[in-house]
Amino acid sequence: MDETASGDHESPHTALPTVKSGTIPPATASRLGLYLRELQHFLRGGTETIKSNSLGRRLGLSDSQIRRDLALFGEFGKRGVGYNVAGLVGALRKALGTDGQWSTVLIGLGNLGNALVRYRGFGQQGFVLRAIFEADRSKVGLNVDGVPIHDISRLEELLPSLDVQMAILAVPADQAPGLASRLADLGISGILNFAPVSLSTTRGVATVDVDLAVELQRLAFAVVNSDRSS
Amino acid sequence: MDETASGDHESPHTALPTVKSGTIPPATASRLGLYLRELQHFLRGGTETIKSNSLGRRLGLSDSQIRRDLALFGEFGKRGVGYNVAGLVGALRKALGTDGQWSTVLIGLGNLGNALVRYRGFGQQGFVLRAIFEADRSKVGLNVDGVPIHDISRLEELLPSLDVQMAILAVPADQAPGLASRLADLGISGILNFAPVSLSTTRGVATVDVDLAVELQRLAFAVVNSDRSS
DNA sequence: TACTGTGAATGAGTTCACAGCC
DNA sequence: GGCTGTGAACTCATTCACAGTA
Repeated sequence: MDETASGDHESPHTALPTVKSGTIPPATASRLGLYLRELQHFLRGGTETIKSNSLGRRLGLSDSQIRRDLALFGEFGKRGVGYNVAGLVGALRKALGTDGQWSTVLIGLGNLGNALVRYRGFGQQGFVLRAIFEADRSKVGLNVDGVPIHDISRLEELLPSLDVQMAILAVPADQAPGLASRLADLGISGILNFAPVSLSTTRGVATVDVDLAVELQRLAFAVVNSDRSS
Repeated sequence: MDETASGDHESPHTALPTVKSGTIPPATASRLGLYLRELQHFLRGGTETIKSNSLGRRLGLSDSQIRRDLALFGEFGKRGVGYNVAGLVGALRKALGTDGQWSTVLIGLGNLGNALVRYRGFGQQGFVLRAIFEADRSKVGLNVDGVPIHDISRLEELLPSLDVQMAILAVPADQAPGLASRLADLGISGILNFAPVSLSTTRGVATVDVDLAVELQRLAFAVVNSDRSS
């Protein structure tokens, strides 16, 4: 897996007990977003209940695994019937911390940064882009879809007043660790990193690394090691 | 984790035994790309050997885990010294199937597709983009960095002669499953999917799903659950 | 009847701790 | 001396199988 997390900043969200008891195991946590995505799909379609079996089939997971995971929120499943879709969507958003909104900045408006600004999926889950920081002076002062582009050198000057919790880093690998550390010093809570370098060692901030080349290598491995008996 | 794999097509690569004995466990396999990335970094810098400890620190992993993983290739580590960087790079590329080249097509030239075409990381790891397929007629006939853009309706007509093994899918969620199934029928071996839907259930092809919104939700979860004692 | 919830069993992955070798 | 390689212990995750309940 291509991600790690650590950090110590408080969020604007009140983390009331969404879970039956104790904490959510990491393996389950990494699947919550997938469950939420599928359940929102059913919610839009007007489906009121969903069975562990059909959810599992859509995601390529076993029904018992789905039940084990969802039982942590235990109150949305009815024996003989299935799970209440709307209730689970609410519980998952709360557990993930994506009830409410997160203010976000994008650092780096290259190819990938440009695509990310326009990506609709982020806004839909409550992530609001407040500003873009970029080194290329010819872009500074412009805006993308109404989001202003600032000079990266003004990060320390401007970030505090923007009141953001998350940063999306889409800069070259050699600049990523330095920027991550500046963002951590500014009190950012989380960084979604697309640079091909691990930021998990940055202190005081939660990080998730997404390396597109690594994902493609995983695919190559899966192809080379694919089992001829499927 | 946001990916799955399955499939049954042969690749152009000869999978000679790169590993000491048996197969590579999935958990280790998912880290090989990260190891390769870091080792290539040291190789470019002229470092000849690397210790499990320093590699671990760069990736946020324990030294014993690194040793366990790399011992599978057992012949590159020397006690008291460390691992031979160049040798390991070769072994990892072979194990991942990224020695040699993979011919690739991109399906969908929207925001994300555009960024992916220009992304340098793919070419560097031996993935060569042969063609782009897109539904928007105003783009068909043009090219991006010399790569031709074809009408998606001509997929069945044109793909066989392109001799590609991999497809990168960057289309809306509702179109992804249908396209995945067409690609599988055409004999594609692997699909890297960016649509927010699981393609792991597509038969006869290895798939890796990357859902950017899910990654951002993982980050939100990590922030909300970050331990105040770090 | 048809599903969920969950103890118990199994399996996978990680860490410990130290022997083995350079 | 300082590292790797690895048996053994441990922890975490998944699956099995069935009791419990709408």
